[in-house]
Amino acid sequence: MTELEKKCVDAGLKMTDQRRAILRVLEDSDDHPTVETVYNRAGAIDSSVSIATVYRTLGLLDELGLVLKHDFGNSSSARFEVHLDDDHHHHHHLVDTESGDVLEFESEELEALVHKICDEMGYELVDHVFEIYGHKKKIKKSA
Amino acid sequence: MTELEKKCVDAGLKMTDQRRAILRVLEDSDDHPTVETVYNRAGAIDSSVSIATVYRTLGLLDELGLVLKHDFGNSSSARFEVHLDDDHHHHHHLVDTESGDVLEFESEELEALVHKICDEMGYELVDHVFEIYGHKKKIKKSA
DNA sequence: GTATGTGCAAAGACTTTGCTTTGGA
DNA sequence: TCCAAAGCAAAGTCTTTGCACATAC
Repeated sequence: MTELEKKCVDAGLKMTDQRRAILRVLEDSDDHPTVETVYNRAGAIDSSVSIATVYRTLGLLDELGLVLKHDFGNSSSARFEVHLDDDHHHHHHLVDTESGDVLEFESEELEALVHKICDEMGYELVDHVFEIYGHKKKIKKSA
Repeated sequence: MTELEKKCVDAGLKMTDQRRAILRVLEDSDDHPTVETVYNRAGAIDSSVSIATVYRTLGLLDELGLVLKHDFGNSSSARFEVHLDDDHHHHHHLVDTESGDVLEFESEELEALVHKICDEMGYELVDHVFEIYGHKKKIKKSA
């Protein structure tokens, strides 16, 4: 049983074939798939998985904090990634505006700055979102 | 003629009563209104404004870079703010998770950090999104 | 006068939900 | 056994669009 499966069972969820397929897809994906993509990949494992179950399962996982849900600009549909350790929470995303790829990065400096800004404004930090949009540097030919 | 109106005319847009009402609402709002809110406020000025025109006008303004469109978490609908100067581009938002209010802030440090991170990853910066979610600090009674 | 803009209602995209059947523990 | 979970299709929410009429320039 994978770690994600175990956490689901611990949370009281019944382990169905459909859920197992969806969890496996999530664990095997490092590309922040959309619901549609999870649905397609899970369908390849177990063709009985319906899109409604994918939505419902991702919703549950989100509530349990076992996945992170993102709404990157230029895309109307939500994207997901597994979120097992709280340590891993503090990463952010660079979206390649040309390929659509999503890269992850971390920055201690950034985390410190977020806390500082929030504190200075008199607020307690609940969460923060940080997304960079860019494209790969082109090599410039020298003149 | 307001600055926003002028920029629209300069861009070749015809100035209709409906657009004037919508532009005025945007100029008078500092609370990042949703489409629905802009529609309601514009309707109070000119009851002939339809929601379709609000969507179309905000879409045009967005393309022209005259408004900024945001998708804050926990809210399914987009929110807008006027964006006249590029200087004003580099502000970010703190969303009060209790009241829903949106506060703006700027940080030179943050902008520098964004550039540094992007550069180190080998990317050219196109845009970035930074949102803080938090709630007002509560005064703690001393023990 | 003519192309652009508008309202209305229908259609789209994504997501949620009611109901009946299936199946895990 | 019994309640959670699944499939299916309908409904919901936000947004876009086709079409006929209106209007700015």
